[in-house]
Amino acid sequence: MAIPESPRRRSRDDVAEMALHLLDEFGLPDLTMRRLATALGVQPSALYWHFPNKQALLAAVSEQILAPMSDIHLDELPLPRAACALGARMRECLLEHRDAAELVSSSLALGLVEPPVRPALLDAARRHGVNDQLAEVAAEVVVHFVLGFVFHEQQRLTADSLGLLERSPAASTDEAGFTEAMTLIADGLEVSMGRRA
Amino acid sequence: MAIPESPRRRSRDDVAEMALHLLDEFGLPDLTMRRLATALGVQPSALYWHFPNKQALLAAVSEQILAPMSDIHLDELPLPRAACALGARMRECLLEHRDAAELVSSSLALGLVEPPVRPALLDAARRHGVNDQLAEVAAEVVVHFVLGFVFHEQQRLTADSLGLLERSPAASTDEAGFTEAMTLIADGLEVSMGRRA
DNA sequence: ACCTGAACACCGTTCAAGT
DNA sequence: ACCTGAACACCGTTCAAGT
Repeated sequence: MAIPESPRRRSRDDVAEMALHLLDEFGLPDLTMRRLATALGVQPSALYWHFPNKQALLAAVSEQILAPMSDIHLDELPLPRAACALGARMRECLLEHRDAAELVSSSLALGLVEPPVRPALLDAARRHGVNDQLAEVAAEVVVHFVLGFVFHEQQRLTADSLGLLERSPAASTDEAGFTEAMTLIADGLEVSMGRRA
Repeated sequence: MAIPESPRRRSRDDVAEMALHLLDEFGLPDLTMRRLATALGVQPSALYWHFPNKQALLAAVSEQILAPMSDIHLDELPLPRAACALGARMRECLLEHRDAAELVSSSLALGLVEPPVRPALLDAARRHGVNDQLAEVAAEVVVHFVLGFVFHEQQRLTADSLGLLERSPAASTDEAGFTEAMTLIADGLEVSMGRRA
C-alpha cells in the first residue's frame, strides 16, 4: 500500500547547497565532482546536466557564500566608513565557510561572480557626491585586501588543525591587524576625497 | 672513441628552472609532475627525490619569480613612497611569468615562501624612526592587494588569449587603476604615521 | 527533464629495486 | 646519490542510452 518513493530529482540549488556543505566538512581540495555526486546519491555525470563544468558549480557556491553581503545597511555612512564596514562584513562572510577565500578568489578572478562591496560602495559614493572612479578604486583595494588576508588566515587555520605549524602563539592576533589595515585604507580614501574636492 | 655521454643528473635547481619554463609555456593548470618529468627526460617518481611534494616544488618556483625583488634599492625613500615602489616592483615581477600571482599567492598562504616587500619595508621604517608594527600592516596591505590585483589581471589575460571574454576594450586600463590604488594606500600610510608621531 | 553506465585521458604519490 | 618500473587511489569530462 506504500506509495513508492518517487526518485527525488535534484535542482541546481540542491547541488550547490550540498557542495557548500561538503566544502565546510572536507575543504576545497576534497570537494570533487565524484564526492559531490556520491553525497547526492547520483552518478558523477549527472552533475553535468546542472552545471557545464566544475568552475560554474564553484561560482554558484561562491554566490551562496557572499549572499549575506546584501543585507548590510550602510544608511548614511560616509565613503571611508562604508568601506570599513563592507570589508569587515565580507571577512565575516568568508570566515563562515572553510577555504571560502580561496574559492571566491578564483571565481572572482575568472569573472564568474560579481565583486562584492562594489555596488554598495558606488551607492555610498553617489549619495555623498563622490567621484565614481574613486569608489571603484576603493572597491578594488578592499576586495583584494580582504580576500588575500582571509586566504592567509584560513590556510593557517587548516594548517594547524592538521597539526603542522611549529609556532602557534595562542589564538590568532589577526583581528587587530585586520582592522588596523582597514583603517589605513579608509584614511587613504579620505585623503583622496579631499584632494578631489 | 667517443666518450659516452654520462647520463646527466639533475640538480634541485635544474628541476625548479624547468618548472618555471613550463609554467610560462603552458600555465599553472598544465604544470604537472608528469609533464615536468617528461620535459626533464626522467620518470615522475624521480622528482620526489628532489622535492618532498608538488607544493614544495611550487614554492621553489615562487622564490625564483620573486628573486628580482631584492635588487631594488630604496635609498632614503620615506615609508609611503617605499611602499609604492615595492608594490610596483612586485607587480612587475609577477607579470613576468604566466599565472605567477596565483602560484605565489598559494605558496605564501601556505607559509612556504617569505612575504616579499616585508623586509625592505621594515628597513625603510627603521631608517625613518617609524613603528615596526605600522610597517607590518603596510606590508600586509600591499602584498595582498598586489597579489589580488595581478591575479585578476592575469586571469583576464589568459581568458581572452583563450578567445572568451565578450568585451575586450583595447588593451588593459589596469595600469592606471593600479597606481591610483597604490597612491591611496600610501596616503593612508602617511596619515597613520602622522597619528603616531 | 534528469539521470545511468561506461569509457577517455589524465592526476599526485609511494616504494622496492636498480646503478 | 639519483633514478626506474610498477602500482595505488584517485581526478574532470563526454556521450550514447535509458526513463
